[in-house]
Amino acid sequence: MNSNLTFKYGANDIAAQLRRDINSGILQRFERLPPERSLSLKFNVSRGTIRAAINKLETEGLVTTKAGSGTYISKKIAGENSSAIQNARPLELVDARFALEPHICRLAVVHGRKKDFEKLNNLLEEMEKNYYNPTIFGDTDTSFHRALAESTGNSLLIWMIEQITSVRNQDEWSRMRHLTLNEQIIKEYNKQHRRILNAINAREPENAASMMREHLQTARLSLTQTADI
Amino acid sequence: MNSNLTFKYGANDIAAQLRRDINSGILQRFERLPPERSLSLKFNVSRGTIRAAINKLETEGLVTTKAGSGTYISKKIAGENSSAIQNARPLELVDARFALEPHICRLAVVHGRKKDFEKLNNLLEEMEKNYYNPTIFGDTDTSFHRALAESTGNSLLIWMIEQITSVRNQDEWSRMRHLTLNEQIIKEYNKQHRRILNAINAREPENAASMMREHLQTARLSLTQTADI
DNA sequence: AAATATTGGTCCAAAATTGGTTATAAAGGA
DNA sequence: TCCTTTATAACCAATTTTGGACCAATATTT
Repeated sequence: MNSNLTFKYGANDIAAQLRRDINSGILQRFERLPPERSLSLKFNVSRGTIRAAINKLETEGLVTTKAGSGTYISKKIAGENSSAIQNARPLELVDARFALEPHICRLAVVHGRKKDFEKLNNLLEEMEKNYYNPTIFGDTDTSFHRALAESTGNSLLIWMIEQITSVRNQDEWSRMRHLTLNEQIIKEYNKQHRRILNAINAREPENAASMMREHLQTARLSLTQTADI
Repeated sequence: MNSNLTFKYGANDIAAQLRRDINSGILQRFERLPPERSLSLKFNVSRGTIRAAINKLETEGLVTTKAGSGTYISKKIAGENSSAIQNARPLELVDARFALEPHICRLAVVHGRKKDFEKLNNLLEEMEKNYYNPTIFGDTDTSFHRALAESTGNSLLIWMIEQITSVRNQDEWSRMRHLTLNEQIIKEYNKQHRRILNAINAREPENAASMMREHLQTARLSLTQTADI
């Protein structure tokens, strides 16, 4: 028949896909699932298969169907989403920052506005004043990296950095931060922050990214040296 | 009759859409909603359907209507509904991928296992077989980038890529994907995918990252050339 | 102040959409 | 071969949408 298509979704595959979309909140925005006939086109599968998949979800209590009206999402499985964030290991987190922040620096150079740079500078001065106070420094450091993300104007990146910093505010992280943050480390961080901001102000994207990598490298080192992670 | 790709919006769908726009602040600038007759044009739906949607919002207390004047936003529900993910613009998304995926390639070289690479290779072959089918290619492409993230073993990065790829599956994105994906583009993508995987197999992290950047550059270009974003 | 335009409110039967069901055939695996 | 799953098509019943016309309240223009 349609031997062109090498891939054929089964009812179970589609149920899994829909379940994932519901849990991740994609389909939640529309309270209603697309009609069965549309889904069968979208997945290139017969309507019967779609119905089988939806029946599975209905049995699980994930959706309810109403004849003549549609299939509605009744709930989403909680937890699923944030668990990855909550359970992140320190080194995973640093790796994620290694991915995000150097590029954020590049984008900051391109998209950042004067007001953003002034804010960054203020935060940096705040940190430099509080080199002896790990708590204040830590909070301001969080704000600094957040402000850096904000200067890109990219809501997605801002959101990701928010997720990461939200983890950093958790209890076990606060403890670890106090272990790693001594005056010497803080002063080193401040130097690096300053270099980053200078590079951004000088409109040197690659240089800024490089400085950020160096900064993260230091952070990673002080992590691995402090505790077994 | 109806388009293959989309389905006709119902009152529930439109209510959800308006609710989202109100909560996210898009419509907040105008304290008043557009006239029912305008909305019916915009959503390509009869005025009665629009009225049904607005009635829902009125019952929820989100808006109040005043005959002869208009429909006014009375309050907005904070937070929750307005995820950055939901409202991400295509170019923001590409920028986020520019941040994440090159570094994911580096980490894949370091942490990836044989099984991961085999999976990547299978997915790639699947894509190469389906260069003429945008739907299957698109789905498999999503799986490929997801598998790439999984090969790093970093749960945080996996989660972030999942968030991003889940956005790509939304309706409006499906439309755009069909606009950008023609045979020529797909073949180009496949070449780039192959180069990426080769570099990873050869254990060349910087090369892999570089190939990924090139890939994303192409994707960004085909986006900006296709539509006004 | 008056005339005009715009907006929400109402009504209703025909038409379209949607989930539910059944029957038949084809494909693939044990 | 037998069994399960899927594909296709047609029809049913529940529900929603449509399109039009007209009214009343408000806003805008003259």
